[in-house]
Amino acid sequence: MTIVDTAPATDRPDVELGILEEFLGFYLRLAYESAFDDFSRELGPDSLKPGNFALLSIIFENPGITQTVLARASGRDKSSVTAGLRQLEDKGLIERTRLEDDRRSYASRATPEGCVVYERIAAKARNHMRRLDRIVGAKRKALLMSTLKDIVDGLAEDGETPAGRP
Amino acid sequence: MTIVDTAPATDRPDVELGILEEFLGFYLRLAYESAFDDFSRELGPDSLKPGNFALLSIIFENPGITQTVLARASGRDKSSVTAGLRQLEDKGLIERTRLEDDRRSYASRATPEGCVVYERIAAKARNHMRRLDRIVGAKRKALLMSTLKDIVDGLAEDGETPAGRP
DNA sequence: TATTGTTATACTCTATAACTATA
DNA sequence: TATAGTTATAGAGTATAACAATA
Repeated sequence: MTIVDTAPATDRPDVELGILEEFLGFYLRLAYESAFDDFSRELGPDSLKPGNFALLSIIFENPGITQTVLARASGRDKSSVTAGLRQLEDKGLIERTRLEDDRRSYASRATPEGCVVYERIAAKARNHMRRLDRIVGAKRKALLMSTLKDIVDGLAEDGETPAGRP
Repeated sequence: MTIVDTAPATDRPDVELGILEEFLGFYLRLAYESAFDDFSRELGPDSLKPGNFALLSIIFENPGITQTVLARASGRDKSSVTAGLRQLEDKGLIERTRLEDDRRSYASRATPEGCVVYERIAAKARNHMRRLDRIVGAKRKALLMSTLKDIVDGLAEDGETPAGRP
């Protein structure tokens, strides 16, 4: 991303934003991109992409997780997860084993190297988070997180409702 | 987008998210996508894309705006703006005229039809916003907006700082 | 029949770099 | 030399649909 000749739309009183001014999605997009870029810079060019870091993080925390569950947890389609896992596997960070009791499924686990890499990246993630915390502050952050979660749940399509929920 | 077999990651106590749990960017992404999808659904398949709606909105509010300024205001590169404007022009919603005093620049304006279409879409945008307001509430929304703006400004790269600012 | 994961494919959104025409 | 806008191109990130293996 890394735009060079644009500016935060946030700070241009000379341009009238109209309805956009109170359009949450617009600022959600800008904030998401800012956070994404900042984290990408922190990770560096040869590291994991943020999306794959999310996968590795969930696998690390849930050894043996299957891909369908992983897709749900990460908010991605299973086909996208397949692609991400391949990349993690190619780097030797995870390994997959077939489940004996259901041979359609694969259990994903972080390899020893994957754990090391994960910890290293998690440290960078914490740098990124500290930067955000300094901007947002603890109180606002908690409120922000819960508000974002409410938006995700509140706007969910019917089809997006998980199987096990009313 | 419109994922069918995933669920809000927000509501899965059975999956441990680890560091992701407090990772703002992760929820920023989910919330952004939810809002984007909701607005896209509201607009319908043959209407404008959210990104082009943002352009039209800014043009509508700032008749005669040039593309470089538009790029800054919308947070996009000028090449992306060029593509978006072409689509709006092809639909007859905007028109561009060369500036007499600087013949490198073009002034963009909404056509009469563009104004009509804009108002129609703006009404849909308000439906979308009402839905969000119902979820978030007025108080939290104000706080959310200002927090998002602070994130955008606070994380801005040096290169992203607008020319006219310290 | 239904589900897990894979594949092939395509789409959206966006930026970079090189270019032109003006300044 | 510098700037406004265009073009060609590429890349990230993602989904859909059809499919094979398994349940």
